[in-house]
Amino acid sequence: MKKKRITLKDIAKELNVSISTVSRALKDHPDIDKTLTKRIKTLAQKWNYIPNPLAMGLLRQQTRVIGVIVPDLVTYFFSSIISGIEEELQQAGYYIVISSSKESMEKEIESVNNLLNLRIDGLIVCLAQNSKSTKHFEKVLEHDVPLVFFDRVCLEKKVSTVVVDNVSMAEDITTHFYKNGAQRIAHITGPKHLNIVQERTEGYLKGLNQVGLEYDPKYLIRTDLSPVNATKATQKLLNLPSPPDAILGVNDTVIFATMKEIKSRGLSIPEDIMLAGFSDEFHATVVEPNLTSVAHPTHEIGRNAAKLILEQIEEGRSIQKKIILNTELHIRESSQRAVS
Amino acid sequence: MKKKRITLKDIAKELNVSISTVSRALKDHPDIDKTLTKRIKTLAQKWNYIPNPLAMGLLRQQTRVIGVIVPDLVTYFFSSIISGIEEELQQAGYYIVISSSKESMEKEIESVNNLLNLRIDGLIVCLAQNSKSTKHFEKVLEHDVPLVFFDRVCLEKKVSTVVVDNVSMAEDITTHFYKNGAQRIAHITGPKHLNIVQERTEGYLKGLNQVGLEYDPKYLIRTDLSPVNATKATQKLLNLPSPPDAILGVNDTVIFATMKEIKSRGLSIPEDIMLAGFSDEFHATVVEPNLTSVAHPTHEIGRNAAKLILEQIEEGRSIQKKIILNTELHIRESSQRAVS
DNA sequence: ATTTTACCTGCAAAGCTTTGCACAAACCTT
DNA sequence: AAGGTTTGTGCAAAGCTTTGCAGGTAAAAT
Repeated sequence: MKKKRITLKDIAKELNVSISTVSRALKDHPDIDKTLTKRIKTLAQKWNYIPNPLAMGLLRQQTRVIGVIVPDLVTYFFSSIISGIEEELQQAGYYIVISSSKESMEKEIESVNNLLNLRIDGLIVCLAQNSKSTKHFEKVLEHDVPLVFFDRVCLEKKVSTVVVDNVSMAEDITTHFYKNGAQRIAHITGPKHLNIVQERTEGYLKGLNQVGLEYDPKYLIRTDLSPVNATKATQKLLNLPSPPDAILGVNDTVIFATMKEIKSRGLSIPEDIMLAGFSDEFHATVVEPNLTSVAHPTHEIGRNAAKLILEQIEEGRSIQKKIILNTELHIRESSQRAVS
Repeated sequence: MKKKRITLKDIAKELNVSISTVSRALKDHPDIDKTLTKRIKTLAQKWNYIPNPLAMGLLRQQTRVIGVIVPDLVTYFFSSIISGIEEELQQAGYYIVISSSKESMEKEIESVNNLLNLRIDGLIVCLAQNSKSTKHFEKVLEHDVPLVFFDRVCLEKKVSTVVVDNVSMAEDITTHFYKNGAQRIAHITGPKHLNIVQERTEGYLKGLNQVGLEYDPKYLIRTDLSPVNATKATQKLLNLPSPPDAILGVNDTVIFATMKEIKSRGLSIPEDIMLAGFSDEFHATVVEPNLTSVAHPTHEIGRNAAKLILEQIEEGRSIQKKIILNTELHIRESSQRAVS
């Protein structure tokens, strides 16, 4: 009953020719008799012959599998990027194996090793929140496995990356807040070692500077990227003698927690406090008020990361490129106040 | 510079023994001299030897790769299930290759073929919305590849499935609506051939019957699962001479579209119309009012599907099991009305 | 001293494909 | 008719691992 996968050998035996002849015929090798070629091809078609990818992989030392490691699978930002990666790679005949680091460096290291052992042809990664070491990625490089980072990156000198211009976007939001009447603009930020965190903080400071507001350390709160700690950070801000009248979150997840906390205190958005976040999670347009956010071109991030990997595989050498994608500031209710 | 992956051959050459000796030593074969075994193991450790999975796969005729096909990657429901699958399979030393059917049967067929060609060891699937044919899955069965469906299923006689009790949940919601004062309960449903759609509709009818409301075909609108058509369906309902005072959506995606449409008409929820959905998307608690919804144990669905696959692989024969997981009805603002 | 046993180790095949090289037959040239 | 081409086909190795079987040596038994 079980349908055996048919091999060159099967075809060869049936037609009383050698395996090599079959192999050549199937790729239209000129040496093989045209009539024989046709017969072989017909049978191969009929029996639905597909070369065994394991054998091919062994021969060519490649698997046509690309590894993808993301901090988590369930937020829209990442799943949508994965969707973009998948689209591009599937078209090129590659498969993707996904692994979630759950924001933990340990799991990330484990995933890298697993995937390396699987002999992936390339690796696309968004760093886990607490990934401070880069050793595991240097190992990837040593093995000459093409590597691409997106969003949260490291080893920028050696590795290709796909990012967005966090600095200018954070700056834009900050000035936007000011134009809408904010005077005490706060920023809930994340772990210092992440590039996206640094850049957004830098943009925030630039923005303050541009509109002539003085930077007040009280209004810059560092936390991790979890909702729980975002809530705590918000409480700290709201408990200040003069609480902020605008808060920029390091991402939307943080801002959703902030929003809940603000609402629970009976304060109103944007009247009392304006809000804006990063990454434009799907529910930015679902919450009330709708959230102002920087929309990342998630699908494009994924596709570009995939393209970079493909390029490196084809070129055979490791090219170092940095692709900066445009984001859009989606201004919605949470940050628009009628300025008197 | 490039670090070659080291093989048994390398170790054998270095130690001047044969490949087979190395292979045996590494699995503590009693035939091999203990001292030699130790030396071999030490070197293997030092050189970080990992068996080539391609060679192993070729030998054992298995890849340790499980395919997963979902209608889309970006909704919380699916990404969260994938997360559960990943957790369980990774632990068992399997890799997952994910493919999105984008709700299209054509893409689904393509994915099945691709994965089959990759020689996956098992396949986990949630049917695409318009998957009416089951031929491609029968092909999977013919090849003796373990197969598991979750949520949207078919071929139930032959294939293991992981589902939830849609009938009773739809019934519960319907009676819940009634208890909260609803008299004209509508249901926006989906494509007829999907089991989840049939079951939820059945539950809806049962519910009506139970509370003594008569079924009115005007209040049962069939559409696909897209937000666009959900909006249209809602419009139809609201334009009725006597519009419904409660709407049960076939899932949350549909209900979000419904909610927007209702709000845009200045009607209020739950006062004018009560709402409830299925699957408890993450933003059910983010929208205002919070949405009443049937919470699927997504993570558990994923883990159970993975376990079923693992079981079939280990048993070597195809077992047919049906796992029904418990759901919880999360009653929130959108369906609670003070009954006078 | 010779046979038996025990103890190690290696050969080779299988799993599947590609490809350089050799070989054979048929054709053409002179 | 003999040597040279052309044309078509197969052998075998490589890529890496596992494992049945054979073979070798040294120690034990007779």
